[in-house]
Formats: sequence, C-alpha cells, structure tokens
Amino acid sequence: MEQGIIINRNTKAIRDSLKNAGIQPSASRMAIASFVWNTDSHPTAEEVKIEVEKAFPTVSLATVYNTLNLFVEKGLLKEVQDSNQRSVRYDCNTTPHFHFIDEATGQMMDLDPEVLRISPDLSKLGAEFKIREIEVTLRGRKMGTPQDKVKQK
Amino acid sequence: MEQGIIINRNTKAIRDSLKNAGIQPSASRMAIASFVWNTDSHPTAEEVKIEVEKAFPTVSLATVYNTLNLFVEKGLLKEVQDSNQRSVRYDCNTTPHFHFIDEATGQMMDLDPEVLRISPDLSKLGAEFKIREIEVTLRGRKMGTPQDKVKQK
DNA sequence: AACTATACTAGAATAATTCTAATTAATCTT
DNA sequence: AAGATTAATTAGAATTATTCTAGTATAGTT
Repeated sequence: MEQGIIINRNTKAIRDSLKNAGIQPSASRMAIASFVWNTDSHPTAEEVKIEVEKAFPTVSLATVYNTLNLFVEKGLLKEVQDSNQRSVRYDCNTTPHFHFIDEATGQMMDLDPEVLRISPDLSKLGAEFKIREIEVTLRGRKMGTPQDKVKQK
Repeated sequence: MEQGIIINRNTKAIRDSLKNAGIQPSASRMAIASFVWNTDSHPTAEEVKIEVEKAFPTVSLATVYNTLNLFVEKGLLKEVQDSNQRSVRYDCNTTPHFHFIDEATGQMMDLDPEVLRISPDLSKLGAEFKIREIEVTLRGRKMGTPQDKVKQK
C-alpha cells in the first residue's frame, strides 16, 4: 500500500532517460522522477511534493512545479485533468491508453487501450480538422473498492 | 459575430425549463440562462459574467458561480475542462457529443457524435466497472481558421 | 580558484473558485 | 397588505493551485 520513493532501483535508467531528454539529472529531479515513474497514481504536484519531501526534505514546491513542467515539455510526462477539473495530475504513461475515474473516490486509473475501439469517420469530420490526439475518459464507479481512501470535498 | 443576450427570445421556454428543474427563475438566473443557452462557445464563468453584465450591470461574480453550479447540479449544464486545464467551461449541450479543441486558439467546439464510433469491449473491462459516461476530446488544429481571435497566455 | 550557466529556494503575486455575513427580494400566512 | 420566513444576491475575504521574482547555491568550465 505504501508507495514511497525507490531511490536505489533503476537509478541509472532514470538518470539516462533524463539525459536522453536533454535534462540535467540533478538530485531533486532524480527524486521527482523516481517517484512519478514508480507510481500509477496520477499524482498532483502537491502529492509529488509530499512524497519527494520524505527523501528530500528541502525540496520546494516551486521546484516540483518547475520540474514537472519541464518533464511535460520534454514529453516524459503528460498532464491530465483531475476529477474536480481544478488541478492538474501527471501521468508517466505516455503510451496510448484511456482513463477511468471513480466518481466516488476521485481516483483515476489507466485502462488498457483494448477496452474501447474508436473508429473515427474522418469524412464526417471535415478535412480542415487535423487531429493530434484523442483523449478518452470513462467515469463511473468501480465496485468492490472499499471507500476508506475516499478523499472528497 | 457579436453574441449578446437575446432577452426577448424564448424567454418563456427558458423560464419553463428552470421551473421544470425546480429552480426559481429569478431575473439574474434568467439572464444567465439566456446567455448560456444561446451560445455554443462553452464560456467560462468570467465570460458569462462579462456578457450578463451588459444586460444586468449589478450581477456579482458570486451569483454567476452560484447559478452555474446550480444549473450543473440540476443537469441543465455540463462542466467541461478548459484547454488550459485550470478553469471550468460550461456546455449547454447535454445530449451526447464530443469535443474538439483547437490547440492554437484554445477554442472548444462540439462535434457530432457521428464522427467517432466507440465500441466498448466490456468483457475486457471487468464487471466491477460501472460506466456512467464516456468523455471524448479531440485535440489538434482546425485549418483555415483565422487566428485573429487567439487568446493565449 | 574564478567565471558562467543552470538549478533551487522562499515568499510574493495571480487566477479561479468558494465562503461568509450582511442585505435584499420573494413568498407565505393570516 | 403587514409581518414573518425563506431564498437569492452582494461585496469582499478566504482558499487553492500555480506561476513569478529575485536572491542564493551548485555544477561545469577554464
């Protein structure tokens, strides 16, 4: 259940992907990267800060934002909407997939792209539309999930 | 091009839909409803205020928010994400449809549900998922749109 | 070691939204 | 129609998420 930061696992792989993307692998960037790439929880910046702080108590929220924005810019991370549509969450899964949001808990999870088949009828759309991506979010309930982790306003 | 509020058109129809939804049709609610139901621009609360103010100079931003939230609660309006993911837009089209966001202008427009066919493979999803809605947003460019209306940060 | 560029920090600023408490307007009872 | 009750509206404060600013630290280069 506890996630924590896996500082010593794959450190080299993470360092390399940062370098590959043209990002200097500073200590705080490594700590942030280690967390976001070892969770499937689609954390907010605040949540990233709370986790990273455990390993790296001096990290500032500004650095967390700077770093996450940098990762997004370099294509290592994707921004996704929070269920409340008022804050941003970060998704380290940059391969095509869909999202499911449990409306009772607010939890967002990835869905295999196999669960939906999308067939665009471009003739109906008109040639003036150049589509870069299609974002799909399913909303509903995931049954059998205990609601002990519910965090709602 | 100018939108404005069409106070005298459909006033009765609007009054009736408010009443139907159990909402007292006060003057400010009527003005807000008249605007949001006569535009396809998916306005933000701020944009609603600016328009409604023209007909109703004393309306407060708090009332705009109260009213829009009330309309959402009663199912007359839907919240949708702004392209910047930091503010909320309101969509008076409550029938099934998709959205297209022009990434150069930020403009959101409705798409006919015919342009995409979505076939969920529920067997792949698992019975514990109860889907209430599927939200689909296409992002890209709409060519041939002059960028004179671009409003970006 | 000195120089330069980059990264990081605390705290201020901004933007969107909600909250609070007071005021006004409507509706209800007689 | 007067008074009582309830609902709607307001201005402004508070809250939340995010970005900006300007100073400080760190790392990389000569």
